[in-house]
Amino acid sequence: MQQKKEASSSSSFARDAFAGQNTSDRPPLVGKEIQRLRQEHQLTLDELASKSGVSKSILSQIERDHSNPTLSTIWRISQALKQPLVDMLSSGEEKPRFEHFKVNQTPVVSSTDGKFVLKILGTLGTVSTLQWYEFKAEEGGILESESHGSGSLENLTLVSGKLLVISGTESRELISGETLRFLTDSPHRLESLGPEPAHGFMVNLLNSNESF
Amino acid sequence: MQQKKEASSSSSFARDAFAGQNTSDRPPLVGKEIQRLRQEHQLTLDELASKSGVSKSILSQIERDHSNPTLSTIWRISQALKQPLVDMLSSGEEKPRFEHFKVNQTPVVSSTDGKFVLKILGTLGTVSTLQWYEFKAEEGGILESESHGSGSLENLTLVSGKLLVISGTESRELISGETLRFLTDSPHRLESLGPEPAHGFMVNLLNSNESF
DNA sequence: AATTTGTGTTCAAAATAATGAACATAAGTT
DNA sequence: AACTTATGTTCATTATTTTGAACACAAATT
Repeated sequence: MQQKKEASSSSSFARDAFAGQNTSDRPPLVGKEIQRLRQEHQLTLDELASKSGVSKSILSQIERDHSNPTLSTIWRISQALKQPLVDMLSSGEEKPRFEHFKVNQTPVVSSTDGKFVLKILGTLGTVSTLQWYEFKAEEGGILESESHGSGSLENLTLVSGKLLVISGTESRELISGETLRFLTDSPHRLESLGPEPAHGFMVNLLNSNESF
Repeated sequence: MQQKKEASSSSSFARDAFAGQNTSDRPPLVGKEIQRLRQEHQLTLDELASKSGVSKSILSQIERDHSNPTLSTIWRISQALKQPLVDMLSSGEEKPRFEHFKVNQTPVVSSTDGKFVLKILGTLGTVSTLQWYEFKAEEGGILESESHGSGSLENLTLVSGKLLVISGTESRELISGETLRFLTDSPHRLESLGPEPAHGFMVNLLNSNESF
């Protein structure tokens, strides 16, 4: 009788209220992403239901954003799909785009004592979700940075010299030819240990999820 | 009467079942993190309740992990605390802080004649939308590449040497210290002009549009 | 064409998350 | 000490998610 009158009995969630796109004033709509992942894994609702322990009926509703899932429900689904929970939630967000083709004239930043020099080679996106640099630091040169926001990653490759990296409470020593990738969601610090100047390359991935 | 018998009437969530730490077989426990953030913002439960629109009673239970919050509830809390939703969820999870690639662990690709050597320093994402390299090429070394797909960009920075870049019908000559950004939606070619070896970095942004 | 099988949707009932008011406790005032 | 504030917890009720079974629909099989 009521084939088209979806969600007739229960939940009035999302139906009209959440009709629009998820900009940043509504909870993320995970439905489409979950459906995409399920289909990618070649699973039917029944199969995902038994894998995840979540009933197929609620799966159906969640995929169509007719339900407001519980944390544990989302988590069980993410486990079954072998997808980090966090990724499913941020999937609907705007990804970095390729818009700016301008060549910028390599601005240079250096520490107050001039011992640590950063050449900004490139940035991507209006919010600068990606930046890369070349750096040169003579012995004792130090670069101190605040947190770049949670989820941010710094990737260092040392071409020559020796570099001490401290992030949070941990630290590592990098030698020529090595690459280090670390989280920069807390203040961190680079120090050239010398004796020869440290020279390398740095790629920073900033967290692009602003609204979540 | 029942001061100590918490959650007497409702929810039997988490109490015994979820007693342990969140390793990776349980949904993330967001309670402590939410509490930490609330206190960091100097807010009382009442204040956070009115800011977020979530009742203070459920806030109290969530902070103690006595409730299994709804996606929209977590989201409203995250908004009020100006904290990306994803961060609140991943806070309890142990993330590897450092990834340290030793010299011999860095993958290397070289041209058939061995004159052009590419060290793959990093990639981002399962689809590899971003890759960066260090390259060294002695005089005459050539790197030929097919199109990386429309919208893809290559960013070259030359540390030393001289490099000829040909993309489509155009070409440029790069000298030490210069940076070049160009489209790689057609076959392209790098050639070290010598006499000293070309040394530099390359950042590739691949277009992730899957629509074909 | 009728049957079976596979897949997703909807229904009524059960489970539980969310709410607002009442309560407990501690700290500060008079 | 008694009174007031401030803060967090618990209670009873309401609202909503979740479940399992029944249902609709389409595709494949007999």
